[in-house]
Amino acid sequence: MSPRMTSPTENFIEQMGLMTQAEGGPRIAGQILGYLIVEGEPRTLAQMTEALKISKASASTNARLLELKGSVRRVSPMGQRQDAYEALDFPNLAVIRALGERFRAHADTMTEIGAGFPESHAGARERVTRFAEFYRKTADFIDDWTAKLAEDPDLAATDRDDPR
Amino acid sequence: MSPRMTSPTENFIEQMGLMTQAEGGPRIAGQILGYLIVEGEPRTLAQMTEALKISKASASTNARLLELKGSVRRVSPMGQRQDAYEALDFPNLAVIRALGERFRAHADTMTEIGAGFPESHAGARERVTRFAEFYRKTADFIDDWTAKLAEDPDLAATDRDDPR
DNA sequence: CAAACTGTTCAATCCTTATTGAACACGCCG
DNA sequence: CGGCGTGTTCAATAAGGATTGAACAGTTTG
Repeated sequence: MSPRMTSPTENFIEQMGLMTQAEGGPRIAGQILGYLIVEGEPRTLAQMTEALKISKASASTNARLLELKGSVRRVSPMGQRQDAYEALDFPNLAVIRALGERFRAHADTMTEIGAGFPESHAGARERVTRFAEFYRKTADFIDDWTAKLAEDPDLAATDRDDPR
Repeated sequence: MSPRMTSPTENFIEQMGLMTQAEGGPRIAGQILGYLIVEGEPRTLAQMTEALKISKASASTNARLLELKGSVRRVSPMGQRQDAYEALDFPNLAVIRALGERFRAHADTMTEIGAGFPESHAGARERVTRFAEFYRKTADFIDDWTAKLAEDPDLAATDRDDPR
């Protein structure tokens, strides 16, 4: 029975894939991000396909997706023909930012719909509006958080003297 | 060309479904929640199947899912044979709470994996750990927010004199 | 007790999205 | 120019979940 020993690296990459999937994204995107985090230096698409056993198409598509979401950046040193990608310092910051934006969008549409309820449905309008405001406030809150992180990245790092 | 006039109610319910789907949940769960928010009072499974044109199975399953997630509560007044559900005051509070819990779970697994990296991969370990800590801090932040909301629900309501 | 009613479970179906293989486009090199 | 290396696009396939219909279990009613 094949020992199926999984190294920390393999384990991390696998979990990154599952986690990303749990959050509604493509599994492979998470795996690529995990791979880049472990490696710590730029890696080419070819290296990804090799390391993760995925198709060229997936590597290309998902790497660009990560770049779009802001978790990863494309680098291309002179004299290097292949595209390479590397993980940003705080790849998950982008995820949180996107979350806030999504919530704000939800708040906007809900607010608009709420305003459409006629006086005869004042109760429903009230409840819908309240619902929308909740999302807006949460979006504001998340924005504060990401802004704080952006200006003081150490907040997100492990700190020895927890200043709680 | 059928006028396809959509009332605010229909529109709201539809958008709730799409929004929920966008967040990775079942569309019907969102629709049910939307329906209950608009109605403002308990509604039975039969009423849901009728109003939303969904199967009995979906109504049952998704209503219980919402209950489990804490967006909705089951009520059964005496002399009432059917189960009924009603939306809680701040249904989306549960969503945010769940988000925080999920992030904390992510943080835990990542931290554990990070600890498994040997000294020879100190760099990778550092990066993985940092990644985990980011999620943990974010989870803490979200917990603070939900706690604040729980003790002072008006925060989530529309306020006329924005105390920003 | 039998019939009617209600909620749950579960296997089958449907739908959406992720993933892939193959064709394509572009640039470089000989 | 003609071939090679590389990244992207796109139609087709695969995979994963949501949704449903039908069977089931439990309760109430007459």
